[in-house]
Amino acid sequence: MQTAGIKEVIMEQAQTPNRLDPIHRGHIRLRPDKPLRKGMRNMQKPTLHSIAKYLDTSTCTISRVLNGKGSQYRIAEATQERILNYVKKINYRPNVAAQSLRLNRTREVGLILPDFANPFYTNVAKYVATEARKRNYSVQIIETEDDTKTEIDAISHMLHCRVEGLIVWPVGLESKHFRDLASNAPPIVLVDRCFPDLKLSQVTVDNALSSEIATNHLLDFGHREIACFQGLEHTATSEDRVEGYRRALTARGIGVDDSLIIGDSFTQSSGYRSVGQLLASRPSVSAVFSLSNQITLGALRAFAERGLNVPDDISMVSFDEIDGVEFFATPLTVISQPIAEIGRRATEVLFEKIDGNDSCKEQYQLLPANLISRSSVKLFAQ
Amino acid sequence: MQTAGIKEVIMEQAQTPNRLDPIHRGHIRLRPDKPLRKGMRNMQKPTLHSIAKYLDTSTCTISRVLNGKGSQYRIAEATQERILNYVKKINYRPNVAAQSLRLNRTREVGLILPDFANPFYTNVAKYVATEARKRNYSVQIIETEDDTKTEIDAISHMLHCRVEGLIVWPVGLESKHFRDLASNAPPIVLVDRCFPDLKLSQVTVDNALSSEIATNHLLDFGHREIACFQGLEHTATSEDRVEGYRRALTARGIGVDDSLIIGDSFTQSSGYRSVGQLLASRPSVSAVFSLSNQITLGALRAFAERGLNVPDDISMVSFDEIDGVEFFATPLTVISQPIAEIGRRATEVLFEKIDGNDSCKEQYQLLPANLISRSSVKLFAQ
DNA sequence: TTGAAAGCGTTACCAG
DNA sequence: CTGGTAACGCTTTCAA
Repeated sequence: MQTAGIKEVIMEQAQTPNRLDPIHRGHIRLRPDKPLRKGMRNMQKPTLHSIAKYLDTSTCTISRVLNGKGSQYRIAEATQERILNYVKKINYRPNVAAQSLRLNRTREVGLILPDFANPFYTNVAKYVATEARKRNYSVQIIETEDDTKTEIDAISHMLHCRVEGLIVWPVGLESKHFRDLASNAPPIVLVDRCFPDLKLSQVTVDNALSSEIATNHLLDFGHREIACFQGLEHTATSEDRVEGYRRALTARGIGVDDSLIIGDSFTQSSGYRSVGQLLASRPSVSAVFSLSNQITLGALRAFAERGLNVPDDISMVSFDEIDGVEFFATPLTVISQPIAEIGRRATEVLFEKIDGNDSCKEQYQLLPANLISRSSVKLFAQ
Repeated sequence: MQTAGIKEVIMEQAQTPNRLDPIHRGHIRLRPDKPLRKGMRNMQKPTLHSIAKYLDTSTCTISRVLNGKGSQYRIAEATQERILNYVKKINYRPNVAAQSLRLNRTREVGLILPDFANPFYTNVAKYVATEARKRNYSVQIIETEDDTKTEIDAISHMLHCRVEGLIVWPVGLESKHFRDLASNAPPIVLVDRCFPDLKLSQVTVDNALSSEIATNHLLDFGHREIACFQGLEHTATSEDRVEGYRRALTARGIGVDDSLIIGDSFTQSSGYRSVGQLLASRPSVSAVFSLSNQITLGALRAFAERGLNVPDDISMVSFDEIDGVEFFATPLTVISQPIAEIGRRATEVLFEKIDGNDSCKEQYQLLPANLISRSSVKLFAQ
């Protein structure tokens, strides 16, 4: 624990000045006769009502002016100016809860990700946030920690909050909760771990094709005994990648040996254990195709512990780019996903749907990934 | 652009069944006589009103039961059960906007970070999200991209949304907008890039001390000519770290040479440029202390391009842990910040303040960092 | 050109 | 034990 030795400088409670213009002080308690309702926090902010009272006009006139409908309702220039000036002066901002209630729209979108500590996932947030800011939307986030139950709760929470749109990077094991969505649910876009047979907009990389390319790369270097370190079984992501691996081998007339396909999750731990299992059963293997960056990191650790060198003792290709791989003892050859593009697409699709652009039907978008060749694959010379 | 070659599978609009129990269908349009208000989206959900009508009871009774005040108001067990069953059956969830409006509390907290793609920042989100979920709070996020103007807008947006608490990882260049906060602003906790003279709760690492330790480490290995690659100037984070570096040198009676302190931001680009500048002016330098992980990555690239080896040609200590450094050609010796602890603390403080726990005054918490010794520092033998 | 008033869905006060 | 009713702050209809 890092708890010991902490220096705490206790300070006084902030005494910053109240920003409410004194001119508006008459509004601080609009009804001083009535007692404050229980459970209400006493921070009186200006309201249309209080402003109307002060400017001797009505709430609706102010509302109109603020919503840019001044000319539409032919409100006198002078009145408009008076209102705008005053509102600016006291820094008035309408109450979003009241607006949401009245308009039945929240100006919020939701984002559900497996892990906030992994930039691979949080990258999507960049585009959602940018686009949301442009449109004056808020972004709400929830982390699932790859737990389906949490994901279901998260979606339920978002719907409960009446978000106007939702981007989900699903755990990928179950899709029932997506199928069960009510027809009046807000637009939803799935990212990466998709379900091809689901009638929802989805954006992902062409996993099978990318895997085929990676496997072919190893084959081109003469490798024939290639292990595949898979991720979470029964997810489309893992299965599609394994499928690509199989396709590549089969196409060259090499039989697929199922004992070479090992691992059970997209984690370092799985990668680490896979190495042990592999070397025990198939010490003659000459190359590994790892299905994610985390799996790779775990495998690398296991190889290092055994004094095995990449690529001298074993060649390696990994799915996903890794921050700083170019400085690794052996810079890794990887399949690099267009992560930024995935985020941008998902965001675009989401807001198109929010805007009710019906030209945009439910789509299943497959983006291409690139092989980046570095030095972790060596010619196999038996 | 990755746009080419995309396969789009156009699907039909989802036709999932409406989840509203048929028993509740009488509520779908409560007032079919009245036309729908303009601007309102037609997705009728059950309300207390509609449920009350159906169960032949009143809104307040239902409200009480749902808020666990059934026994307090001595509502008949039978009634309670009837209500709970039905509410569960139709999957009713109260309208949050109406609750917010009525209670004047939003059950939302805000999180403002410089960059969503950097796990160093997003790690805080893990704790905020976990704690928020426990308490049934929502988490809203905004990214500033290290731009003060954006930060000011972000804070303004959060206040506008009436979040009940706010965690900010500030840009760090300006603090005026924090000073100007109204006294009725929600609790705010600052993280990492702090302003020691600000009367706000702040959580950060002891930058000066950590820097001193790092510099001492280099001094212990015999280095005397040590460069310091600083970050964004005029931020407490950078200045405190430089201060620690100065202190260590001075304590050993070694004069501080300002021409050895170079760099202008916490970016790879700054680190890269610093190497060029350093080698041009002081080719005799034997060690570098880099003030952030990004700076380090940039510097490493520059060294590699010049064929300079770490640590044979130059020793290096870096602030911040880097994912996978143990696999680097030269595993780096770093100052590892207790990032998880920082996030946990900030979250704890925030929710204590939200709960109005006044035992918790404004605090400036300094957490200790650790030196993790690997192989990037070599004995200096002239 | 403006305003009064009716809700949006909830909770709390009071009255039975 | 239960329910009517008045807010909360906003937007829009309708009337002037």
